[in-house]
Amino acid sequence: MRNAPGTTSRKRVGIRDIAASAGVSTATVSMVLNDNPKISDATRDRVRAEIDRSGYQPNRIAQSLSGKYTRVIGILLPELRHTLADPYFGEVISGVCDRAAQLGHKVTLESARPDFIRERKHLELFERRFVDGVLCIGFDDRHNFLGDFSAAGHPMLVVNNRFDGLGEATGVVLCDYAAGAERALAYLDQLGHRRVGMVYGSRDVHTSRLLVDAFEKRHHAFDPSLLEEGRFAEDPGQAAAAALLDRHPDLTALFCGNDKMALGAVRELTDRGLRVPEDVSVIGFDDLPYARFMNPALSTVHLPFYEVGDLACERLVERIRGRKKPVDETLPTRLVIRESTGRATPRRR
Amino acid sequence: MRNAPGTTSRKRVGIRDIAASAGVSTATVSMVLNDNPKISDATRDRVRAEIDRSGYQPNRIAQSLSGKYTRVIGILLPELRHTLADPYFGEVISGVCDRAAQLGHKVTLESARPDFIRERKHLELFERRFVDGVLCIGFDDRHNFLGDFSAAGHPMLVVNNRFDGLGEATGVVLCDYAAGAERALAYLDQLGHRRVGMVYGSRDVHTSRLLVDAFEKRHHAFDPSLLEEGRFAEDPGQAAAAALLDRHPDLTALFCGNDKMALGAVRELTDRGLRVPEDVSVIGFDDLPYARFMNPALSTVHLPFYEVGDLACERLVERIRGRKKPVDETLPTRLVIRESTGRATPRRR
DNA sequence: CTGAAAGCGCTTACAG
DNA sequence: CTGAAAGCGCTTACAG
Repeated sequence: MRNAPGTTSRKRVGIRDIAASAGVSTATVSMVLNDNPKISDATRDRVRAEIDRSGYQPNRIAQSLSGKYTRVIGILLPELRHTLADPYFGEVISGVCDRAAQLGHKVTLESARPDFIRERKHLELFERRFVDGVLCIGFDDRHNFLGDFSAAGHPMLVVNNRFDGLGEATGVVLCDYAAGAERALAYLDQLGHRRVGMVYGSRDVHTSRLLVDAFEKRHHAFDPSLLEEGRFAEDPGQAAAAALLDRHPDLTALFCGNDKMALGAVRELTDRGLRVPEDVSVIGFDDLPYARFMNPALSTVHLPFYEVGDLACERLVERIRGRKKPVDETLPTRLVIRESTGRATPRRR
Repeated sequence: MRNAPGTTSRKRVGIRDIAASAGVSTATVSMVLNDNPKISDATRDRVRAEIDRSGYQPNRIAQSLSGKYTRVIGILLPELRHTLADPYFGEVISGVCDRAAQLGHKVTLESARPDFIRERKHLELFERRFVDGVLCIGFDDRHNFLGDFSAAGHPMLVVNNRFDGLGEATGVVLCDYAAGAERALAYLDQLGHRRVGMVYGSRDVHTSRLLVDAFEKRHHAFDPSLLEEGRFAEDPGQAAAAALLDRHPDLTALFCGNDKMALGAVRELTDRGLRVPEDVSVIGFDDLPYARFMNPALSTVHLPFYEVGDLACERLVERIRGRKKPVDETLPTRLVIRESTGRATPRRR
């Protein structure tokens, strides 16, 4: 069989081809594609058969230009390099991607560096129609561009954090940091630890402050010298542990705001010839995949990062599709006891 | 000032608005936007001024529908969950994303699960115009769908691996695994280690076989019982180390195909009451961000993952734009000596 | 329930 | 060097 004059045989099959061979209009094919209930069963089946036979795939660029959605959601992170290499973000993003795929959405990664924001590229994401909505992960209170999204009416959700005054279009999905911290602290208490120091991440991050709050609440006459900032990373975490140990040689336990800082703390203790947990107990927060392979295996609080990403993605897509109800969900955490914590043995040096 | 009849004031500014207020045609505005050299300086400046004044942003969906490119590249990974949580992939992807942003491209993440491939979704990526090209990371020889891309003429690059018979449209960018392995083995030899065991990742991965080849080449009368598969992960790595130690109690060093398996090996040694490196030296491969915080800090071979991702992205975009020359580039590695390796001390148990 | 027509917002030959 | 026109491949009112 030859092609009709004017048609070349090597051209991709389009909606017009399907319409022609099914004997309907392109509008009808489009409606079949979009499961429009107005189409009769007979027509639908006939068109579907033709689509299957020809292997037709709608051009999603054309669909987006005519339609309302791009069907892509953006993940905004602060600087990718040492962010993506962090298992924490990896877990969240996996959850987002898997859910997005199920919902028929693509995911695009974006790093919000200072120049990115200065050039308003975060809003360009919407204005040039790159995305239908964004998920923001890993920012702190100084990232004040976050308010720009809801101000412009663009769907945005904050993952694993919370910010003030972000407006209606914004929502949050996060782990229950407060309960996790209380649980970890209660556990140390139960092991007999009365002299506990804390290495916290940052005062500019809401979830990090939640841990500090839980720590302070444990002590009636609170002593601020029991706290030291560890900036979420191994090296500053080690330095923080060192400062704490210098100030308080009688500490029997260290509560760390994340596993990385706990890793730094363990290293500092080891360097000082102190044994973990015989001399000092260390507990982390996050439960990174390799926490159980640390030496000693790290006791920590498990945070359901994958699930947080999954849920955040689901809620964002709902919002994109018109959901008005505010999103504010918290997922439970779990204490994981391994080798780095043990009964307190009072020391004095 | 009022709007012309028929225009609503709240409509986004489009190319027609710019054309009208600059007194030119939309074709001219489009050419200015695309830096077409045929436009005179005077016209260009006038149109640019109008664009700046109005804050006009071209709709990239419309640009893609009319134009040839989507300006998005896809990263294909085997199952996201424990892949993205792996710092190795995180580094590569950061490199890809940063370079893509510089080249004006967006990046989308895709996990090639069995059903994804079965439904031909990997080709749909191109056919429905989601991407202009893809980067494939983390696959092995059994993933035979990789040939589909070049068969269909779609730009694809393999990152940090190599496959046979993938055709012209395909290329590779990877680290120099062979040289890295030789360097590590020479170093162990230099420390006096004559009884060395190897925990390798998989026989289905080219780069992993490169390490095995280097290991076998070191021994004249090669003994296959000195090798054990560790599947790139901590637990099987630990099991592999255990098997090796059971068979050869006189081993003084373990060469591991990646840092995760080295972590498992260290754990096995510790569990057996053997000291690292006093009794047995352990060397890894990858240099993950936390390798230096392990206890003991891991000696390993540094692989430039970020740079590999960066270069792969650059080469892929060149290919998309028409580059014909085959891509096959290798990046140098570097031996990193830390605490887990030391001089050999012969044992017998 | 279905079709003819307009339109989404750009780019690309083609004239001039 | 620039403009008028067609076209990219869909979806969406609007009629009937």
